[in-house]
Amino acid sequence: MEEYADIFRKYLDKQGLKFTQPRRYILDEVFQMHTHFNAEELYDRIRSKTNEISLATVYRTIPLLLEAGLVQRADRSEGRERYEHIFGHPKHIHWVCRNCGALLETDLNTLYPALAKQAKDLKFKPEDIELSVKGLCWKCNPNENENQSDEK
Amino acid sequence: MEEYADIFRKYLDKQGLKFTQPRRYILDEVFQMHTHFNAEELYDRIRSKTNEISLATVYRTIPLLLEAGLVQRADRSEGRERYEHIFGHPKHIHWVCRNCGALLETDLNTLYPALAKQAKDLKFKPEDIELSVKGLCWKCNPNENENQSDEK
DNA sequence: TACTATATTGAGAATCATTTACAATATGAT
DNA sequence: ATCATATTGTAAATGATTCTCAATATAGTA
Repeated sequence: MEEYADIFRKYLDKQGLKFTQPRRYILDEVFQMHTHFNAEELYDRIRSKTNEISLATVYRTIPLLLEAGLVQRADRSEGRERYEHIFGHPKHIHWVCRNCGALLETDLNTLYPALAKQAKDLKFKPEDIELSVKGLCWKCNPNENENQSDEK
Repeated sequence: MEEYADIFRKYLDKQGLKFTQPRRYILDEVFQMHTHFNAEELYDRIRSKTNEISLATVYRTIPLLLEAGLVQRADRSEGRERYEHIFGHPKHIHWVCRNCGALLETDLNTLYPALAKQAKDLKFKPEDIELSVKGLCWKCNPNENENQSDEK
């Protein structure tokens, strides 16, 4: 069985909640997608496979997946919150180009040591890290030309 | 004159926009606040000083301040977007306790080297960094007791 | 397996932050 | 001072997200 289902089931149990059919559909779809998604996209994709789902339930389930640590908020796009699954998908840094919208992802690991030290100093127990860098990707960056027409 | 006003004015000029009275009020208030704020809080604070402002204008001006690099999105709280001014306020890491809501801030500097290296590899020109860590602060962390009643 | 207490669901209505339309006004350049 | 254009306030519109409620599904227990 999928490990993520196991995690979700355990989370639900602990909260006295039930692992229902709609929640299964949502969970599976979330882990079949490897892109960012918003509530309605998720709903549409499930809807194309079955009728046993409603948008309200999708909205109700997302917070559970967040709490269970299976999904994280990715960003906000066109007025909608977007998410991505986490499990089996190590934390990464988002690099977003403000010009062409390109989205790159890199590993967060090299930053852990420095972060861990700060966490220790603060006596803070980290559970979730969100790091995004906005700027210009190599295509949109007037390369090496530091001092002119750097128009917005 | 305040440097931030200068920056805003230049930004507006470049875009063919005007530095109006309401925009001045908004700009000044943003830099008088040293906490996170949402659109309505900002509006209320300005409103307590003058009537020459409307909520719509606040909403219309925030994107300009973001574009001008004077303000950055901080987080989303109670269904509202929250922002903070940037200028003269070095980038920092947000540590948010998921239990009591405490918000700590630390310096981002120690992470720069690792980030800069990745940026170089990607040929990405960073302009804006947003790093937030969610977890438990020392008050809410059942210290050193890893395996019991870790109730939500 | 049937029963039961309780959590969950779908549908649609309700919320409420954010945007927008539009007529009146302010701004900056000439 | 004049002008072309950007901006504003007001009120209405939009649209994502949440909530209400009656009907249903779930998991534990007998």
